[in-house]
Amino acid sequence: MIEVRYERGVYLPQQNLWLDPWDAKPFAFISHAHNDHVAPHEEIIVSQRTARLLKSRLPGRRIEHILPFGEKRRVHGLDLMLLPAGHIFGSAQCFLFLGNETLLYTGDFKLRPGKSAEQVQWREADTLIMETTFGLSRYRFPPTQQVVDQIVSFCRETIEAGEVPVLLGYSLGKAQEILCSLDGVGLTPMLHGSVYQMTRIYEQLGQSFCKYVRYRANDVAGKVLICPPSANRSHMLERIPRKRVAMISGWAVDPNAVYRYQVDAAFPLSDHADYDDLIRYVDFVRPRRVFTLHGFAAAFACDLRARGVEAWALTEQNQMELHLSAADNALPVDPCAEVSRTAESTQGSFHKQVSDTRSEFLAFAKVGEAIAATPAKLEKIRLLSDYLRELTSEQLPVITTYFTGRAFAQSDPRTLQVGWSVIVRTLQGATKIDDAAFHSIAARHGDTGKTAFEVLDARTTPRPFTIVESRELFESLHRARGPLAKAQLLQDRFSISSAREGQYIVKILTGDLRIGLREGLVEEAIAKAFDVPLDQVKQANMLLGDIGETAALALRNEVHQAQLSLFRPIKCMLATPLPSAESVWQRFVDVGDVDGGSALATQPAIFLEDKFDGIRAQLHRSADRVEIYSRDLRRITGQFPELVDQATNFQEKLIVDGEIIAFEEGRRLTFFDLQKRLGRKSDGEDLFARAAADVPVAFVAFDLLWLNGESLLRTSLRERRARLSEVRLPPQFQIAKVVSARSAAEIEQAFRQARRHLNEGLMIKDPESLYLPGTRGMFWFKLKKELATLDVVVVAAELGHGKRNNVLSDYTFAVRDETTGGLLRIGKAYSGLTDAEIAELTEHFKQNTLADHGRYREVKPDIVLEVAFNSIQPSARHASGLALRFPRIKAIRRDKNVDSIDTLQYAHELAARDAQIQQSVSPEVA
DNA sequence: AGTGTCTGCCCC
DNA sequence: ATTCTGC
DNA sequence: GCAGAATGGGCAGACACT
Repeated sequence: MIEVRYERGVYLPQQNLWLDPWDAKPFAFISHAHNDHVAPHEEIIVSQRTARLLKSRLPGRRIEHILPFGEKRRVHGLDLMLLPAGHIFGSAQCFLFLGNETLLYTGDFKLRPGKSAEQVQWREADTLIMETTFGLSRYRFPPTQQVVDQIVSFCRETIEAGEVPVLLGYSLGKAQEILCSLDGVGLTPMLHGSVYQMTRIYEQLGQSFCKYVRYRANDVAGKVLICPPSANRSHMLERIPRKRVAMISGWAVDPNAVYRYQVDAAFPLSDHADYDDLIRYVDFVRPRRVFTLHGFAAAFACDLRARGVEAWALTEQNQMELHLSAADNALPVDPCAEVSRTAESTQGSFHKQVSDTRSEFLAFAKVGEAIAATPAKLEKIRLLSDYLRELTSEQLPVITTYFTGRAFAQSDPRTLQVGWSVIVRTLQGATKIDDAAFHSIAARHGDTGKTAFEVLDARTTPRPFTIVESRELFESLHRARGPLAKAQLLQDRFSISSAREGQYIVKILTGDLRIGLREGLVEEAIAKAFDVPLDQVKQANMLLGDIGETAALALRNEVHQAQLSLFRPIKCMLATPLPSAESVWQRFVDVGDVDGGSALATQPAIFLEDKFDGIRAQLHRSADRVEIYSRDLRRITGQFPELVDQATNFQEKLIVDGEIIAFEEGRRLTFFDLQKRLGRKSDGEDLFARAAADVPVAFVAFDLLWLNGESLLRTSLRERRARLSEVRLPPQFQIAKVVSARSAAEIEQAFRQARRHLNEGLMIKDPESLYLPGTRGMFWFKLKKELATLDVVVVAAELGHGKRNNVLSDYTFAVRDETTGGLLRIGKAYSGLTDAEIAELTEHFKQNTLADHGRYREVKPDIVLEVAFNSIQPSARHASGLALRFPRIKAIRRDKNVDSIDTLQYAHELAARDAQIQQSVSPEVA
């Protein structure tokens, strides 16, 4: 077989031929004239048009073997033929005849016909070396004409609105393709200097275009400006006040492209093959083996292997690195640009892979990266299940737990006590990075994991790290007492971790993997990996609260053995929030319910209960033991000793689901009173007395899950309720009253009643529904009270995190103090706005910044928001002395300005009213 | 001893 | 907790 | 419809600092 290597370019050692090398070489094939392919080689093979374009880009002297397309020639004893690649004008593939073997190197290529490039041609070959920039299944481009139509509409609408459309595309290739697309639609393109220059060369070589003009600053009105991406935010464009900028790039199919490129629109017109075309091309060429190059080379090779084609990645790159290197405003504006970064970071990928596998933890991190790189859930599951299958029985539970973003199992009460502060100090300590450099990196990301990656990169000397060692690290972090001791342990590890490993340690520490995969998908991956039924895996995980243990059972094919039993808490059934009684009723009326187990058609009554504002709790009782678990399956028995004490008086062994509320006959108690008890440590008798005396509680039961050895999960709510009503209750235990309703009006009435009783709202349940742990299904609904809203003005804005890293998504807002006329902060909110609105506000706040503190900026108070909330109460958190519970943005009030916002006095009135409502009525339970 | 900062599968 | 988004 | 991500306030505890 022909030997193929990669070292900043493809190299065929037996032929001593380089294919698109980055550095100057004695003898090379140059596929096309993009800048990253231009180096002062001594002797090159090129197509005629590429040779002409090269002349203008790199004038010097060299020996050129200019070959026409489709003719077999001999150069230095090598038989070869160039074929059009369809990528840009003059782009070529290189086909080699090597004894009885053939090899096809595509260079950059495209299958779809372009208007400014030769149509691609191919031949069958034994070895195919292909470019795979878009080698991920999410990169499927819409029909070209459709995209062109969108671009034309964008331009027309922009001009009609009196603004200037600006299209960004690489000056060689993309710009000319855009130009051709605008032919005959009645628009006048205006070309940026570099685009103009390239276009003139095209014309000299025989290509013709529609009428266009060269850029003139005072003549842009009514024209369509075509610029290279680097012109975005340049001086030239900033001089055009009213414009709309669109990026023209295959990357536009990424949903966040608009934010990444900081443009108004993005259209997926590409000069590369999309995923489907890459696959088709392999089918056409029928190779015995494939080498992939650039972009998602590894993922694509993997897909090909799944299709039975022998395939290997020559370069390895993933989306995360792309975003990282791109963060410093040098976004991957063009595939070519990003390819150069790839090559720099890759040196002999085969050797790299070998060294990777020596560090088990790095292998884990890489799987995480691969999962992050694809948005397709099935693909994520596939990647993870393939990996899980390779693990030993010792590694498996650890890794599956990591993939749920935890160091320890859910049911494991151990905590790490390591947060953002410790992580930051540790990263600095391990790398000796100076403050300024660190903060500039951190400010850029707003994501601790990514920050860790960049801070550690090239500042550590990595040593292999096994999975078992990683487990030991987390265990010792838990054992260490105090932030200093923890920081020391962590710092020692960071200093011998690769950047990628450090990033994943941080992700686990912060409990947030951010790879688009959570517990649900991990369960699916386990089911797939070990070929066991998904519902059994879910069931086992629900019962065990331990995904690692679940995976271990799956490996041994024993998942079915897990079952509901005392002192094994299960996740609780959740309710879907709905805005009105009418919408709730519609849900029940609309159900055409065949498989849901509902008999509403014959029994059109639904169950209503008050919704209590307390802590969801599951109580397990046997003859000699009582435990209480929180919604997160945490054991909270110690917090409520008096309930435990009373629960021994039950006659039955049982598991009940309910809510613990602060409650005393004739006293007004709220969730805040209850919360005072929550964090308290439970050691010693005096706590018992004090806690109980401070804030008395009651357990309001509303469901029965298990009774005297029998699981009731698969029986109807009606039946469970009937059984619950027969249970004799000890003091401090109550049963939530349930009533039937047959209309929206009855629901509305019950809701008002619940509010009068100081309760949070109303629960609406399907009486025939089964108990579905951990799911927010269509069987339970909740209706919560709507308080008055406040009109507030935004006074500060902050960059968000993760995918909101580049937008100002976090708003601090204020009310007016009438007595002083000043603005006083009252809260923060993000939720309620769409991405588009956030993008718009981001732009506005950037232009109206009063003081820029990096990620945080004070802004001119001119955006008025209507905010909703569940309650308002005194607090020291904000200057106003008030705080909102569950604040969310209802609307941007464009009709209002800072003079018409609500006052502090009004907010105080609302708070007083809130408190008064609660004072006037005592809560009702049964 | 008093105060401030950080943390929490915190609770909602 | 709430809300939006992509699958 | 679901799962995921990115966000809110308040509280007690633990430790570090003064």
